[in-house]
Amino acid sequence: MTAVEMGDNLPMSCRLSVLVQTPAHSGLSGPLTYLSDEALPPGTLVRVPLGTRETLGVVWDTPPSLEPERPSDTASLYAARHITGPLSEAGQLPVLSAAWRQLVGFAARYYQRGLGEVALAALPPQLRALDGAQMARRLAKRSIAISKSTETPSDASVLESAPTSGALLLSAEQQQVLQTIEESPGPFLLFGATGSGKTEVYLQAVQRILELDPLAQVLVMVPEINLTPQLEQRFRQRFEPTWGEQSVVSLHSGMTPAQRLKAWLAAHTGAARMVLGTRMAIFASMPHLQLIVVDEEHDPSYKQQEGARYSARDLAVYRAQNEGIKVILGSATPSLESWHHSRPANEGGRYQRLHMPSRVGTGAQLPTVRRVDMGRQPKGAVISPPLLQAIQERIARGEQVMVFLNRRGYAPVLFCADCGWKSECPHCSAFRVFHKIDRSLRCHHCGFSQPVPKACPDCGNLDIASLGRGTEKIEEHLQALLQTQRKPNGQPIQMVRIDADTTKIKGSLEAQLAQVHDAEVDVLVGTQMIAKGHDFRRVTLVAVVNADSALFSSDFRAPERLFALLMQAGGRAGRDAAFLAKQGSQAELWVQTDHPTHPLFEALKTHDYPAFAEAQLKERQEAGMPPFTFQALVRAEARTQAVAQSFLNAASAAGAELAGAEQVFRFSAVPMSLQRVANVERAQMLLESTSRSALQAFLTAWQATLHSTRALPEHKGLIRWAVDVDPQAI
DNA sequence: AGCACGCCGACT
DNA sequence: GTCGGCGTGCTC
Repeated sequence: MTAVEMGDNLPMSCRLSVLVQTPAHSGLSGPLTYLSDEALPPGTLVRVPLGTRETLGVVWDTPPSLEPERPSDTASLYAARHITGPLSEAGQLPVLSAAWRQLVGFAARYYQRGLGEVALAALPPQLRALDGAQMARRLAKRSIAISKSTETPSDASVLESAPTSGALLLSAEQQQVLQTIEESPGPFLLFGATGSGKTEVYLQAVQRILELDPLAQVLVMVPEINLTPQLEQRFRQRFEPTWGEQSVVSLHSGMTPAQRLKAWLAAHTGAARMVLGTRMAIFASMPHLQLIVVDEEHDPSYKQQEGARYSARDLAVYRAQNEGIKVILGSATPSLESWHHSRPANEGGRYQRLHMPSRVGTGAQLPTVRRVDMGRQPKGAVISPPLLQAIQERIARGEQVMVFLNRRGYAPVLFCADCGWKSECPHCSAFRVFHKIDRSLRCHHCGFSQPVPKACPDCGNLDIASLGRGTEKIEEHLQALLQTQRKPNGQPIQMVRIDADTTKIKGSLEAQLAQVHDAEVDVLVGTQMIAKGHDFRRVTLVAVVNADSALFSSDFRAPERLFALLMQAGGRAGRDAAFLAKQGSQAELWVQTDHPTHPLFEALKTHDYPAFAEAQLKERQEAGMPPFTFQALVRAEARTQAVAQSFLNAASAAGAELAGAEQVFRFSAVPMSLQRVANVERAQMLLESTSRSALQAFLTAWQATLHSTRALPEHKGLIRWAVDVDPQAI
């Protein structure tokens, strides 16, 4: 069907549905209607006028009507404007595929955000800044580069050179797992102990896909930017000799806009065979995607914490299913959701669980877990005597020690013993943390920072004390305790602290860790930042100074996270079996706790994730919590707590008759655990249902109610609200 | 979200 | 007299 010829002399034009960046709060959440001389196919990138500015848009689905625009048409309140034009000439830039558009559509629907918001956020920001001419220049430059690079390995040579160099010999377990991945449809949950060789399984699974199909693309996701350089290195070493230098690209928020655009274009045009990235990479346009790998699938950073709060891991499963491809979720401590989904199929499981219990490499073993009962240690001890002794012994033998504490700064709060003054932040309902290094009181929530007062601001008492401890204090404390300690070569020991404060000052985490490698560091003190990824060959002892805060947290996911963190931290010890053997040493994970008999530590002692998961799932089922129920959270921000809460409660009451409402339990609004941040009051309301679809239906219908409730005069002071589907922390 | 328009304080 | 503060309101 072609555009209909008009009887009058208007230029021939048709209507296009176009997504633009429009916020969720405005009424404009759907596609806008524009006019165009040519009928551009869905997925075309276009430049469109919007208000006074020109912006990037994506042609979406079927135009609202193929009828040409009539000046008398009153169907729309607005007169449709004419698009500026496509971002690139036809054929120069492929359109965004139907599968990509379905992914965006699903994410917008499921996470209750505007289509335009999700679609435009899924594209590299730099794309918005390019006009047609700039785009043309860029594409021309690219096509030259590509034609050059693809000359080197012809398709024939690719097939002949397989198997690719560098592939490691697989254990029987790894071979079995790879074979299952090849033969079954998935999705797969690869449950593999730390050091069981999951990465090699990913590499070879990827390799098989790429060898099978000369166009095939693969997406590999990692939780944090910190982990990409290492993994990127490994993928490049393995694959670039065969598939060329363009074959592996990264995609994460640490890249410059120009780098991101380049990588995105490589993926979008099919030039990149592998995309390696953080959660944002789930939206990468990959026309020939054949496999998705989600490494450390349990990691909380897969959940976006602002804007559209999507779970990249869950979207990976959707995307794979929607595109008929395989997805591998890998972890040594899977999320309870994924673990539950991978129960036997006859019990309702939807994922296939693949188990790799053994560490690869001769003699490699999981660390011995030692619990220190802090109740039986000298009162107020920070590093207990037995732990200190163990640390000293390790250093004396030339081994390395890692000490974890999940709190940066020196002390979490200062207080005055005379009048009870505490270092509260004037803008937030939180204490400001004492940072001894620059003698500042810093709010970790709004950033407000002041010099430490010389005397109590309330009563003038000169004796202000610090309460609790952070990484700075532990570092100082350990320095003092180990002052006379010598390494085997007689030198004094070297200690390094790594946390958000030090990485901010001294550059990237990667650079600091490299320094640790070079500097013969003996003791590394840090937050969980150092628990992930990096291998220090000589680390044989890992200590967690205070593990208890998570045990009795109001957040029901705290134990799950603690267990994962402890397993991960423990995994840092004894990575090098040969070194352990040479030393005649044993890898150890030390945990200081007031509750040594807590079931979590019992399970940790035997590295028994399945037992821990079983117990947790039983508790969750009895308490009616995820994954047995489905949750959503509405958060509201306002000048006053009362307005934030009354808005939520009013919207809840007004939604009583909506679709799904009778199956969705709506709790009362409560202040958020951090009630005030930067002088804004925050409240939240939990919604719960045993039916995911009922919850979805309700949320979708409720959007309009939330909008109209907000418009009421009694909710004047409301700043914003947002829905968080499948919230991670409550 | 941007980016306008719109009505009140200190400066070339 | 203007430059500019950020409070409301609109964008096919």
